[in-house]
Amino acid sequence: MTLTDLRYLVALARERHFGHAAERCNVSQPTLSVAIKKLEEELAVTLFERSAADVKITDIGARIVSQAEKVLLEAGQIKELATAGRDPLSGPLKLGVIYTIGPYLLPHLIPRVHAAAPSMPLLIQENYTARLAESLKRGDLDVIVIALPFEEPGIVTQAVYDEPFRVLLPAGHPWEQDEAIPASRLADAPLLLLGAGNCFRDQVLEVCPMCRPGEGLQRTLEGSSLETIRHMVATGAGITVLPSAAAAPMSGSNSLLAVRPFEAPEPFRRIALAWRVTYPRSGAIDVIRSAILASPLQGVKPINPR
Amino acid sequence: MTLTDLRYLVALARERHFGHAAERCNVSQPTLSVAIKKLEEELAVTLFERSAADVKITDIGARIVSQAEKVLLEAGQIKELATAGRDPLSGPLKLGVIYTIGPYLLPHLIPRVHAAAPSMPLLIQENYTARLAESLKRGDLDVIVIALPFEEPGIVTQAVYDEPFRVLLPAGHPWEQDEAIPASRLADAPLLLLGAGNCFRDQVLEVCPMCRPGEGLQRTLEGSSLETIRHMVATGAGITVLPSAAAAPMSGSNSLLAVRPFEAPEPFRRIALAWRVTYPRSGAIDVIRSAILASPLQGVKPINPR
DNA sequence: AGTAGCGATAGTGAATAACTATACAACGCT
DNA sequence: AGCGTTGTATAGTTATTCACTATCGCTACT
Repeated sequence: MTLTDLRYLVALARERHFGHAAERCNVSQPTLSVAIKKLEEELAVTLFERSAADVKITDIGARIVSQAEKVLLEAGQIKELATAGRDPLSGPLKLGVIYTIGPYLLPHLIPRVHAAAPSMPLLIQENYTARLAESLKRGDLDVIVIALPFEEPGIVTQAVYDEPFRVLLPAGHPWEQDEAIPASRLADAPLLLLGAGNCFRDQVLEVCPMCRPGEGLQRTLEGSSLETIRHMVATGAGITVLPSAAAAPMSGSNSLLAVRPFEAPEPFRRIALAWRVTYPRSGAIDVIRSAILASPLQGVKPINPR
Repeated sequence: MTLTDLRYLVALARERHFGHAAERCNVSQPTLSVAIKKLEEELAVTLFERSAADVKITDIGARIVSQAEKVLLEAGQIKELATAGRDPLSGPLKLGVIYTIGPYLLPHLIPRVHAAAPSMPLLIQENYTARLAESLKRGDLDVIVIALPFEEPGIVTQAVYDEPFRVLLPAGHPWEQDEAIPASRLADAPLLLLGAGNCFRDQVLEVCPMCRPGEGLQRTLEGSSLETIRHMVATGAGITVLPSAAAAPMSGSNSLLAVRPFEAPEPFRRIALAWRVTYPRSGAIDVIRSAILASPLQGVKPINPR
């Protein structure tokens, strides 16, 4: 049993297809096939049920795979430790960011991280909070940028900044006359919302408990992005609530849209970094944090580390 | 980096002596020496400070060693899991049973399986043959108890017993005078039948090709059970045909009902186990088969395996 | 200076892990 | 029903890796 064997095992469990798993491991299909067979013989258990239709993992196989993942994760930590021992700012950093932050943060973040730590390339993934948390725990990601609250065993978080919410209106909307909008007024508005899975959607619904998507004029845009919603607001399809960094136009000014703050107390979300407690490259995390705070994100309020 | 390398690393950290560490690993000193050097090159860190006097572990080396110990510990768990899982009679077995067998078989089967394989809990589902077949192929079930014929690609069957059909009459019915009932006599009887989807319904209709449900006095009871039909017969709503195990009263004798066999050749159904050809826990299947045959099912005739 | 102890290096042989080619099994399609 | 497609297993070959023996070089102690 070698670490390579375990990598093959995990790949096959994920892909449920010898050919695809082999490709993912950059080896030929027979290589992986033989390795799995060897493992099964060594352990004297059947790990997979092979049939023409598909590859099914056995009950005991599943338990062994999850243990193998643990081994590989711990083994990966050895490399991390070595890298950290050398220089925490050398070697790639796998960064995850939620969808509602990525497009506004990353264009600023990437050059700043590169300037501060030129030998630390960023491998970036955008996804939902739940998916990022999964990848973080599996070791597929090193650090993630998410919105609080976020509680996971074995994961530590550090708040970075607070980001107020804004109301986005089409130009000429009657509310444009007002300096600030009370949250309660959203109840009857034709509110455009992101699909389920986006944490920001839930946060908006918390601001406005009367807003029930799909019951009034509110509409849910499954699989959509804040940018799409911006465009829909511009065409008069409704109004929306955005985090302040997303409310500022991406490039140039957009005379079709108007942004208004909420009346105090302004609703906001708290954005944080999260990583495994065991993650050794704390210096790398500090660089990310500094780079985020140095990024010009409209309206956000930095939080000092404890 | 292999698990062997890590074993060498840990041994050296414990012994602080290449020769002794090598001996403990049952390899030569050069082998271990080269392996450590290779590891250091791969990780690009100095793990040990070698001096003539002794071998000192570096700061980063100590952290890596403790991580390596964790990896080896987790890897050892894989073997433990394999040993624990080698027994086909350990771990839950997902068993499916058709509706017209479950209530009569399971009360006998469950304690017998538990006695024969105490660490193999049964997860039981009752359903129609078609649904069971689906689940079996998907892997949601491991073994199913069904009536033959049953042909599915990738599925093997093994006949367990034959079960004759019986006629169930209300007490005092004129046929009660007869020793046995000819099948042809059912054509004009007010026959109560299970709903479509139940294989037993189709088998009864095969016995009596003249019986067309819903056309004569025959009545189909959608979504019903054999027990419901028993009660209806008892109240004089009609007569029915039951598999012999279901014809025997569930508990106590029921003086409102009479059971009569068919005239030879007695119609019967053949009950079988079915599982995926690839299913590895054949020992578990043997236990199920034995437990079924050890169950006191009225009137059934065991079939020896080929 | 000589010698004992210890780790590193060189060179060789065996084990193994990778590849390509191909066999074999099961389905689906015409 | 036959044939092509898809997917895994096997055979045979090659390259790499791992472990061995022999030996060198360094340091410290006598």
